[in-house]
Amino acid sequence: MTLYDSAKKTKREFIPQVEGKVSLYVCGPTVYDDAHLGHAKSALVFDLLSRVLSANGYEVTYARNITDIDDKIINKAVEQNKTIKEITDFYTDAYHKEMALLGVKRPDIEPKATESLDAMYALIQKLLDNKHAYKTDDGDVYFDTSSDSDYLTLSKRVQDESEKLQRVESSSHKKNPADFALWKSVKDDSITFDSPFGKGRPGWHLECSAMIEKHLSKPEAKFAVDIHGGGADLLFPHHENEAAQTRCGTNHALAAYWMHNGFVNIDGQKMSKSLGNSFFLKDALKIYDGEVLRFYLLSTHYRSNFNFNEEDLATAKKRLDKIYRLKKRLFDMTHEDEKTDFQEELLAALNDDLNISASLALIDEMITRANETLDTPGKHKELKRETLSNLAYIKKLLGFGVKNPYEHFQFGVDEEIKEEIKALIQKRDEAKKVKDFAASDALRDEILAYGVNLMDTPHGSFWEKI
RNA sequence: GGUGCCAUCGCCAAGUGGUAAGGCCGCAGCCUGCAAAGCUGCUAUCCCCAGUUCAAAUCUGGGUGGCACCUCCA
Repeated sequence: MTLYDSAKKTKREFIPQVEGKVSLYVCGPTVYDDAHLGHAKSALVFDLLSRVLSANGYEVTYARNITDIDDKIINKAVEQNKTIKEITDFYTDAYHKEMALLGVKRPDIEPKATESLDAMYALIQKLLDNKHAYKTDDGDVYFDTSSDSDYLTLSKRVQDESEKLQRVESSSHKKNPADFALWKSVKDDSITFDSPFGKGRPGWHLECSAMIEKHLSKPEAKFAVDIHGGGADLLFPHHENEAAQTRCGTNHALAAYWMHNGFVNIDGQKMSKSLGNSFFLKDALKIYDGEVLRFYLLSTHYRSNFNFNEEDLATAKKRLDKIYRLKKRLFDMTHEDEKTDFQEELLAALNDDLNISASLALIDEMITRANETLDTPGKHKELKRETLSNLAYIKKLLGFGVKNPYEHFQFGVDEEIKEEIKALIQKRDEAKKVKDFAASDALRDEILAYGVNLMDTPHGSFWEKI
């Protein structure tokens, strides 16, 4: 397969360090608030990547961290008079529940910063020993960017002189304005951690490097992980700094391939905390089925910026509906998984840097071909078998079509309403039996008023939520 | 200001040298008591200009217009 490597800014053949095995590390959430659509996008993109890697026969070790040490967490804990664990457990739990609704599989490893402090201390010490880090008078430990000749090679940034000057004034303890904190000393009574460097908190960038060393890397490997992923905004400074720490504090570079997913905008506007237009996942999930959101957020290439709006979401649902309608036509049939050309083509499309558009086009064409044949008289045993295999493959590889089709089409409808619709359909069936079409059509209008579609089939009348 | 990305049908969106995938919407038809669903058919020469080439949406140069990062952020 080929992947776009954002460090080399080109698409290239993916070759893991150890044949048949892939290590994947993705920057996960800082659990101080509810997850928004951007978190969902990132989790979905790398969920898809891990599925595609597995489908190619790789044994994947997927790690996504939980950042549970952070100033924002600490501030919130102080504000609400809670422990940081109370705060982080709450949002971690919410994150897991919401991701599950999106069909995002749990990574193999989910390291937490609080459980990786030893690895962080070890890395800081190594960097101090190597003279890649230094202590300041007030007890902070900084990474010395001037000691790393490869610094900024990942993000391809050029240090700006005027920028340098501005920042020198604001942080006089640093040798170089680009230097970043590995350990921040804290003198007051707020929440701190005891380290060999005194009381304080680890720097933001440190945990990823430390966790990767602890959980994924082999000392003799050239790269700590095969693939490192995260949101596009993390390229600088977060990933640049991570890469520097690992390069200077260990015997290897951080990642062989870097992957960054594009941003989610809302109605053309950047979504951000400061603009106050964050679309929280929990709110979206109240209105939309998690699988519809999954389909929608994955329907555009992972590197593009994504413009979230309800109109496109509705279009995405219609496209997902097509999978479910075909599923419905084959409902209750069993099958043995078998390989088909379609499956091969689908995987080939995804192997091209996760070309989701080509994949969805293949799926739509497969659906149309199947419907076309099913519309003609005959039993079509072979086609049905193949189609069921194809649908199962789509479910496994992309996570689309995971539910019972009747559930899918009745998302968000109360049991009470369902009963009312059922009663109206029964009345209408009776009217139809005696060919009282005026009454039948009037009843249909009543049913449609519930915001559903009604469809008459040889097996009875069915409804779908629009 | 620095760095980088993008510009394809009404909308969403693939395609990186050989003559424009797919979805939504729309129109016509088949099917249907009528619908819905499904199926069939129809709908773009790729922001502008110049260049390279037998051949360019796809390469080069110049415009124009969007956007992102450079500060915590997926």
